[in-house]
Amino acid sequence: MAAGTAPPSGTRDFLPEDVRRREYVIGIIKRVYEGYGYEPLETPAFENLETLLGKYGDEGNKLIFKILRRGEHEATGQADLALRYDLTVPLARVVAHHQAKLPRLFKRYQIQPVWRADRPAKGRFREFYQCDVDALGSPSPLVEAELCAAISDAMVKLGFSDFTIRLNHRQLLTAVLNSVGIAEELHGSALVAVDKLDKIGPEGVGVEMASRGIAAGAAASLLARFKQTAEGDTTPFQALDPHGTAAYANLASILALADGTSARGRIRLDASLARGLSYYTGAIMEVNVPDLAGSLGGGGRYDNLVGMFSGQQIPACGFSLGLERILVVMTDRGMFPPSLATTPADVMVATFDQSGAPHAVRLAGGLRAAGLRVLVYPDPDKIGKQIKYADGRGIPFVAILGDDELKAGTVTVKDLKAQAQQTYSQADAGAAILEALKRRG
RNA sequence: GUGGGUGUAGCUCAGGGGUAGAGCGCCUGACUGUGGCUCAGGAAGUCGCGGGUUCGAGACCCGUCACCCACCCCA
Repeated sequence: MAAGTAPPSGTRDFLPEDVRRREYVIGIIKRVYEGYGYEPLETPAFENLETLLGKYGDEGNKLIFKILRRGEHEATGQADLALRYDLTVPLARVVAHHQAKLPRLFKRYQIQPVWRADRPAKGRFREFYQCDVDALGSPSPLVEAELCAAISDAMVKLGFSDFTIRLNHRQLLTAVLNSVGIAEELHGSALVAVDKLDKIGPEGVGVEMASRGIAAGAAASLLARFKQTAEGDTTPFQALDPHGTAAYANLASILALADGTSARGRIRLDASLARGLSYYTGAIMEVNVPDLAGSLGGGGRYDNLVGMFSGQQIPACGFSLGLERILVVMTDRGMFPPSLATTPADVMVATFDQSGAPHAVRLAGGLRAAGLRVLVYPDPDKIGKQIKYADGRGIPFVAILGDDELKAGTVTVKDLKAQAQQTYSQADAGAAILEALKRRG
């Protein structure tokens, strides 16, 4: 066994069947996004390191794939470039840079790979695709509502019926933490613990908070508030500081607007949702399905990010679906349509010896012109072996060009499934095969 | 980063100190212009890598690497 043929850990080769599945999912998502007026954008695989540093939080900084300086500076081991870590920060850079060329309200989608120096696990890779949608230039809660609607549409079109979109707000979270007396510098720690509420339960979160130095009293009253909200009681959100009150009102607007969209009934206010990225400033969202521990995607509002590049604040909000997370669940559940298990060609042209090759190539051209996908078998193998190859690939028809056919200007078309064959003039074969394919459906 | 599991033929895996195995796939033939079924034959492995124990190591011991699972964190 030759060593080292596997791709690097956390990356994958996509074989034809994989690519078809990926393109199927991407196609659905893209059409949904375009239905909301989002426009396509692509950005480079790598960015200047400074562009990315300091945008994702401490954890994120560590996971950035850095590219060493080249040339005479190589020996220093220093990095000046980095593979992009997400699609949001590059978007903010693009908007800051091309501001004059872009519309005041810029709605864009972007489906490209990103890289993280993470440890691979199920549904987690070091190279993976994100399917982002973002709207820049508007602070309106309508933006959040439509993002949730677009995500819901995409999920439904992919065949999901059991997803939920969790919704929370960074400033609401801050206000709640303040209200129970957790010091500002412990907010980050508290959020990490709170984020695990649905995973490890209130007792687990209590233990975790204690280990992070949060007073037992504050932890208890925080948990009590989350318990109330989980039961649908919104009183914990009433007596908050002005920021908290505004944040709660903002979420209420989003929910009200989303109620008139396909996201109706899918959104759940969840005060324990935290999310890792540090650039979020307002509403935060996450899509989940019950049978996957992590999320299928997430997003939120980041009104300060563009300003970090241009100095001019532009309100922005977006959502990102993780392509491989979706693929993992869809594969586990067998959600792909059977039509994806397709064949590379409708017909294969077989010949008996090298002298038949020019005729085979010419016949194939004619068949393609008739609208068929045609594979020409290139080697003068025994006819049985050629047919076996076609059958193994699921190619339904074999066009046989032997001495007899060449002499008569005909071609014998074998229908592998029907185990029948018929001879046509070379001019009529294409139409006959098309007809047979159509009959079959 | 922590804990556990697994590395043997292209693939899935058996073998737990004494000649390297099976199924599937692949190749050849029976069938010299016709696939699936059947039969006969064939190719294919430094048993992840390095060391150790032993007369003898896929097997036992130590180390190491890779992959998988669960944590951590995330899409």
